[in-house]
Amino acid sequence: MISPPLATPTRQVPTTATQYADIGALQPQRVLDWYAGAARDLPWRHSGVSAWAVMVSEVMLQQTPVVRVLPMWTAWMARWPSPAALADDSPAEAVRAWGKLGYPRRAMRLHAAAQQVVTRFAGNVPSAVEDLESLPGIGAYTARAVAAFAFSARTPVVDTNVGRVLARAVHGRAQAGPSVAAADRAKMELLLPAEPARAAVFSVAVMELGALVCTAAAPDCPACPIRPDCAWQLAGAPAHAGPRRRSQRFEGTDRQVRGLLLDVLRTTSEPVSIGDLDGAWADGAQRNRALDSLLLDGLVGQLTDGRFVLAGERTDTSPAIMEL
DNA sequence: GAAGCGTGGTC
DNA sequence: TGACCAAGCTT
Repeated sequence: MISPPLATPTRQVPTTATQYADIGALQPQRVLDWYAGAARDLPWRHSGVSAWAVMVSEVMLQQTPVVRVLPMWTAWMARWPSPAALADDSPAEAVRAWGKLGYPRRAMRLHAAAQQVVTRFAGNVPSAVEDLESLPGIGAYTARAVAAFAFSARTPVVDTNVGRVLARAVHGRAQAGPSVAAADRAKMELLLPAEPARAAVFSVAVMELGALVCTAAAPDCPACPIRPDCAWQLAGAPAHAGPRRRSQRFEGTDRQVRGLLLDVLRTTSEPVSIGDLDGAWADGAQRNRALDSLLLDGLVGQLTDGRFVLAGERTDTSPAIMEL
């Protein structure tokens, strides 16, 4: 198959063979034009949204679909419009308000991050990637996402969507390989438009392309703006060649038991006895193991009378929480 | 680098 | 229907 001659006069002139391959496959202008017409209207993308609001959205979106984040983000922004507001509340309330978003350690770390923003950065979410990465629960992706989307920093933002788009469009492979984020960031850096604000939009546009069109299971290639240049398409859309990813089971794991135990503690404002947790899971040994891990993670605290509460719960009628 | 960490939707 | 998947982080 021969790709058609390029009609766009704006194509950048590559200076090396490597750049030629990258630029040829993923032209920023085409992705930007597509994004202008296809982007979802998500509230954290609105102009004037605070860096804190962007940061909360990014943490909530870690491994969690947009449709489930939307109502939680709205509620969090109404209740805790600033890092100081969250820091002034208890970690237990953060975990409780996290509801069933999943990975509740994110709520605890977000609360800890808010406290550090207050103590280390005068209550202002920092704009430097290095400072952002120093906060609990903020890793390589989230730090760059906040820097780019809240502060218009010209920095490559690579998530699972971008990784998959690069794997297909640039490398001609069906899936992204494991642990290639650093290499993908280097590739994206070559592609970023020179103007920082435009670079940030390009990043979110590639993410959106991966989320809406270049999806994992069933990509909608006819709707793709870069289909004519996609290396995977030009190679005939070969199936994934490597080893199959280990699928993560959930039923019967400690993970499930932790979730059930936490659900009990989240639903009540009263301290809970070990007997009240018996009903959450029949296997006592596994229940105790899960409970221990929750205590170790700091998600659950134990009162001096032996009962359990969400960590950091403010219980003025109860004995002080024991330090683990 | 692999494993652990929630929850629910999809095909 | 069960395997896969969803804007990762930490150890």
